[in-house]
Amino acid sequence: MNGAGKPTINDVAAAAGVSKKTVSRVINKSPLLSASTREKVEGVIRDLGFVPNLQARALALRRNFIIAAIHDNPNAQFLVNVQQGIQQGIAGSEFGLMVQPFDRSDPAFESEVRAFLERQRPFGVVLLPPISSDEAIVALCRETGTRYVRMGSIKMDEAAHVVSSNDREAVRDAVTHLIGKGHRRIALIEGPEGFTSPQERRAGFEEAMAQAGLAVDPALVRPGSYTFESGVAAAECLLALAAPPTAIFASNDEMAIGAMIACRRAGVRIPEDISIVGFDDTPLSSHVWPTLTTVHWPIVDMARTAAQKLMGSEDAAGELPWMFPSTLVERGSVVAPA
Amino acid sequence: MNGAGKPTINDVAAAAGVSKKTVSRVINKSPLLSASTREKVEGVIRDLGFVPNLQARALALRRNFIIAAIHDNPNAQFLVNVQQGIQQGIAGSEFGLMVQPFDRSDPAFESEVRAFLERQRPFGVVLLPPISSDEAIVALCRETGTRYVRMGSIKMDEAAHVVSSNDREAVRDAVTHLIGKGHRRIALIEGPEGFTSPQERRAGFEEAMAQAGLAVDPALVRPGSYTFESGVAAAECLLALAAPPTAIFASNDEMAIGAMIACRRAGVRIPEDISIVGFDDTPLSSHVWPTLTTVHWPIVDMARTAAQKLMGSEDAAGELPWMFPSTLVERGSVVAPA
DNA sequence: GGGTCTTTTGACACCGGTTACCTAATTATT
DNA sequence: AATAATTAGGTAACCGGTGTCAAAAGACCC
Repeated sequence: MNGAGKPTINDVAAAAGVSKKTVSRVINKSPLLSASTREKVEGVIRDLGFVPNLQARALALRRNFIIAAIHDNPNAQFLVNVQQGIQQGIAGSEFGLMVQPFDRSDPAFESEVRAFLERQRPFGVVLLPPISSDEAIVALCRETGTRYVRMGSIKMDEAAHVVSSNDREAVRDAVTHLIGKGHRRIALIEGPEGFTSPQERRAGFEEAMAQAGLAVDPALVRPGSYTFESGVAAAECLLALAAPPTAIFASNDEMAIGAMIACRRAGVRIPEDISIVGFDDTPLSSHVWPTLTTVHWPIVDMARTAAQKLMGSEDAAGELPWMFPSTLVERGSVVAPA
Repeated sequence: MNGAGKPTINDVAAAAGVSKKTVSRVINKSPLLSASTREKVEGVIRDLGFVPNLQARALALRRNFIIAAIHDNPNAQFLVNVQQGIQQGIAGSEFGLMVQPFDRSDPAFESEVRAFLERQRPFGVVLLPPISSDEAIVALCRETGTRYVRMGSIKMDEAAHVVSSNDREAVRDAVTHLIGKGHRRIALIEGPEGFTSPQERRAGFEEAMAQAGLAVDPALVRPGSYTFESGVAAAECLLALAAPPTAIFASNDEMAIGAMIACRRAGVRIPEDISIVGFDDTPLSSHVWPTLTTVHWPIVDMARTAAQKLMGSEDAAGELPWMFPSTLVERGSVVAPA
């Protein structure tokens, strides 16, 4: 023990009467060690309360033990779910989770990301949508030798680098569910333009309508931006139509709840007068009244797997699933039209 | 350049024709260097795109560049706000933010925290409530030599180790506001027992009532747990009373919104029949209808300052503010009683 | 009992920086 | 002009681990 401070590998080696390399072998569970030596060293490690210094290991191994989640300030619940999933994935390992937000609208966006990767040199990064579909950032990861996994709604890379959900099919199922209940005038509140997941959700909507032989009325497709306010605004437009819809599919829960509020303000009852379906299955969706029928988005599972893909070998990562099914959760906001 | 990989301090030294120590001095902005040497070395650093290896620095300096936020899975919005504040605080520095959740109900809680601190050895930790009031964890920080800042609602340590809000006064103001509007039968929905912030909020409620010479009717004080559901349940009880309250103060927004839902289900109009005040000023509070009058909780500012306290010297930390005022935000859920 | 093949272990350099200490050069002092 | 005081910069050891490679210790065989 070097006077004060934590014991180091040298202290352990001295106390156990072996070389530090041997202690290193014990730490790393090297197979070429006699059982007796291993036990002896393990005993000393326990007695001294030795914990290997990750910084030193990082330097020697030329890799650290940091998984970084890189995001563009998404919805709080989404971000927390991703963090929770990653934490589940790294639980029991030596890895730690670093979280780093960026502003994609900042002209320095790319150089900021580069600076982060070069400075912290995380072992791997989880790219949250919509950054996950930014090829420039992916190129940056490759260039800096950073392992990465992209979270998204379609497969946009090799399986080892992707975890995604089948939003399109899930939305198709959800809208088909509405059609099955007897709805014909079904509105869509879209997500922000230029991103993958809203596009997929829209495609699912259109596929369901087409499958049922229903035309998509352009008046019933309203833009949105995944925010509560945009849900309110979209629903207000829809309710003002001469022939308002009998059901609304909102591309996320937040907009769905915005739509619910707009309906309530307008005196339109849910679900009697209008059915509403959301997407995400945030806690909020079971907190509103009536509870929101929505599509469960398996973010936690996706994030957990993303972390596992980063920690394992490239081959192992390819073996892990990259597709996670989103499934409809029926609650109280959908009934047959009057 | 060692073949491949990033350039190291040795590469820079060789290219600039100086010793690595001189390069180190440039990196660390040491004052004892001639301007000409400095410029020469800086030029080489730029040309080579040299970025110092944080792992190596961490090892040599015996300290790393990680601020960890330690929490017990609080509300998503709160957690994200704290993260945002810390990110603001460390912006432009070499520090990174690591986020680590723990489960206080797990019997291994303390040893888990210890393992984290010993393994990652973060330079400093921000303790989120309610962990921030756990003296065992604080003791652990001291023992492991980890700098810490506690987020809370009262000063529970030296100024250098605390950022807090004056919940008590803010609640007193909020309830006095209700009284000023003419309310007399005011209900309180409490937060979970055994934590500091709910206690403070309750104290503020009682102080306001006492100042106005009003008695606190025990029937109008309902327990809660900061969750939406507990807000619903509490409000249901209150509305079922023979003499229901004309106003409700809920100890956080989530419960306030639960209470709003319960009122709506019961056919009680807000704010005509009952006024409601929350606490936190989450985005949600302006997303409901009517918008929620609530107390703004300056979490982002607190977290930013917490990070600054951790990064600076102990003395500098003591100079930074430790108290951040919570203030009432008047929105649409309060009017005079009928 | 000596030689050969394995298995176990250690010596030493190295990862990329920093600190402590020292030397050489420059400037100030007398 | 000689000496002291500053300043600029270099040398070598070290932070706490890991990789390489060779030596030491057993196991096995004749």
